[in-house]
Amino acid sequence: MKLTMRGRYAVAALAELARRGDGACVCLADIAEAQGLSAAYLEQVFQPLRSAGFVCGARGRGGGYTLCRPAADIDILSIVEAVGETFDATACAGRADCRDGEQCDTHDFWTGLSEHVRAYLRGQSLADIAAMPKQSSTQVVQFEAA
Amino acid sequence: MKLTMRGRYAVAALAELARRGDGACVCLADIAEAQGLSAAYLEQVFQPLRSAGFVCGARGRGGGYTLCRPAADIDILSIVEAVGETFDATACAGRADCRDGEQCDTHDFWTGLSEHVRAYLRGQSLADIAAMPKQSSTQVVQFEAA
DNA sequence: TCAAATTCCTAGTAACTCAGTCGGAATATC
DNA sequence: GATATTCCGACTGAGTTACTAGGAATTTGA
Repeated sequence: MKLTMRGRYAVAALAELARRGDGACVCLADIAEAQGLSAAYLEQVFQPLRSAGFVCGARGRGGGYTLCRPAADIDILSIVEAVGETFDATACAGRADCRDGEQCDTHDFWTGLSEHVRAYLRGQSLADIAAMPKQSSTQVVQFEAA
Repeated sequence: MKLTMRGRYAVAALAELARRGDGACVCLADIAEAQGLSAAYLEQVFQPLRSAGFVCGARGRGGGYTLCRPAADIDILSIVEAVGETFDATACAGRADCRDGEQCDTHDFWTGLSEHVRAYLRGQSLADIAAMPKQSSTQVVQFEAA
């Protein structure tokens, strides 16, 4: 049970890609700038996303990354799991051997929490995230300046 | 969003205490042995639990820890939060300033996840956990030996 | 043909966190 | 007074995180 910047980077970047429309090819630098992320780190995060078949990369000038599947068919759980986040609350990675090879007394409880979280993330699609009202920085700046 | 051994120790130990009945005074060594935990580490975990008023400690021979409130009135969220676990999925600790002092595009999504998790943990009481079927190690051993 | 832009790949690293251990003081009981 | 316990603080080795750096491969455009 752990969510780090890797998972947040992955979701933010793929949502940005989804927002650009189907088949849009966007280079890492643009995605990173649009979302305020480190491009070099984002690059690392994209490798497993490519291996898992979420995006395909095009090298060379004019290259970039494209979503390989419709955003509505991609759930958030599979994204964050693809980059290594687990959302398993047990101490034994679900193997039920945390207590001298046996199951500890709280195992079932933590398993329940894990499933609760995973079900929530499984129920949210990338299209849902992309459709969320985008924070407009200019509006906020004007508001604060007024 | 992070669950570590601290939180698991706290829940396991308080559940053990609850299982011993109202007003039971149990020393750390016994709790640790019953749950298969490190007594020295458990001691550290009990300090914030005492400060937060979940347990009171009695020093000296025959001393130990007692639940200060009925197990049914203690929810799991408050336990794990008392020992420092956060269950906040945002990168900005909920301050909505992760993006140059402003809110990032995925902030609302991660806030939603946080609330989902917290609501789940808030809905489970220590009495619920204590009432869960306890793993009987002898039974399992017999089963595996058969 | 060549320079520029991009992905792809590997290695390194400073800072931090975790899961404890250790030693000792204070306090209560037998 | 010996023993058992909580209370308190310091320390530590191992691992993780969030990057950065550098360069090879590849594609495009002038």
